[in-house]
Amino acid sequence: MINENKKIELAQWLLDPDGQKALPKNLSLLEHRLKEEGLFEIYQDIELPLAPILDEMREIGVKVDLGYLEKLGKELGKELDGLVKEIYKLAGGEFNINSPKQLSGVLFAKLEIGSEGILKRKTGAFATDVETLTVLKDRHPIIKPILSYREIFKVKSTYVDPLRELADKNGRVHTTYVQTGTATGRLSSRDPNLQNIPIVGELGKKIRRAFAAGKGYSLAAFDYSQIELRVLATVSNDPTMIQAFKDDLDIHKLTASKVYNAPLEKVTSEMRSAAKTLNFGVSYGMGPQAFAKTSGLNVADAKKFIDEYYSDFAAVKKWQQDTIAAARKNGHVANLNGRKRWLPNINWPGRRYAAEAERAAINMPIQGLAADIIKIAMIRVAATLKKKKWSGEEARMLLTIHDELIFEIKDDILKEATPLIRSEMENAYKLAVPLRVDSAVGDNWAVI
DNA sequence: CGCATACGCGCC
DNA sequence: AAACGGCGCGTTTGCG
Repeated sequence: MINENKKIELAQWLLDPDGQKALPKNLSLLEHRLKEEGLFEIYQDIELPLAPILDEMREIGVKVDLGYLEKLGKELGKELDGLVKEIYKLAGGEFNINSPKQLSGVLFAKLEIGSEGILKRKTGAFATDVETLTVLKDRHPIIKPILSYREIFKVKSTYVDPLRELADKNGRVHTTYVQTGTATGRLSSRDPNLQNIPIVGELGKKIRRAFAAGKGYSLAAFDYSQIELRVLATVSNDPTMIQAFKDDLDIHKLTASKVYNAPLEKVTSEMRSAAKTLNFGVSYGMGPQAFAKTSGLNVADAKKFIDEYYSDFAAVKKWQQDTIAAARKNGHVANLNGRKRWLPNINWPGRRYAAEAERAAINMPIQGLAADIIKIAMIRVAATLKKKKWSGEEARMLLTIHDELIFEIKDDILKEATPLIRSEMENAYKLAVPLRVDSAVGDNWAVI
């Protein structure tokens, strides 16, 4: 079921998720070290039981509609052909649009589009990323077709073509979940990565539409609502945030009301949106610069809002400061389960690497506990499916995407299975606030 | 030719 | 120059 080498790999990863240290290769030595570090429980109760579940998910795979993908690929190919012709015409010649270096040359040297204020890359070429190109949109007619080309080429080359390539003869795709690939405790997914399938816009929908339930089955998605903020509320013990989740309030709206000093009923959608970015960014250690960029505020105002946020949620501020202080002292941080991340740069003499390590220090306990929670949920759900004798046939766990689980469930048990899965997820871990799971059912991934 | 790097970008 | 945490991957480019 799980061999010794796999156990060794898991133990070494738990002891050193960033791969910085020389570690024993002997399992009993490693297990002894796990006990010394307080890591044996997550090894025994989370990582070991999870491994065979991930293997089974790979074996089952997720069905993709190959006929549909072929048609979509052809459509996108035609659109690309048209865009390439248009771009060459506007550029006055052919070049490799996929080469940022060549593109930079065409835009800023050949076409002489003004480059004042445009960032330079370390190679000396001007940046050509979406953000830069968007600024240039009104300066030259070539920009819009380039942006369209970029978007479509990305989707075709990263998703449509590889999914067709990697599907088996039954049209199922078998991603590998990597259990030892991250520094925080999250899983990653590769060959193909099914944790970064597009979701935004029409094109996102078109890709997700390709992931379909088998005949007689439906896809069911279950996602944790704001799991990271609930973890933050718990670890920081912030009374305002805890009460908000206990009362099932709209947390972004509440934050907006606090930082704008406005009553709840006066919160506009713009205010809520800025507050959402703030809530989101705080667990990453976002500064005024980054907040200004993503919110459209100027840096001074952005700083005011961040300061206001921290005075409204003072316990969050304190927890972050305490966590950084502890990291400096110990050289590592740990989440509530004892999962650790070592931060060798936390005491770096300059700010360059120290600041980076500080942000990692305040994020890992959040991201890493959320990761533990969904792993525990997967173990519980797998046990429930087994007990109901549904595993492998009636109900299959297919995908895990950080705060979301996706299943393929036979239609005749859907009504019974859905509340069971939700309940296992919501009761997987006891936080200071309830865990909430939203769910949706459909024929394909675009509609759930 | 394979491999590493730079750049860019998809997701949570 | 960058300035926000965690990933995987496609293409280009330069190097051995």
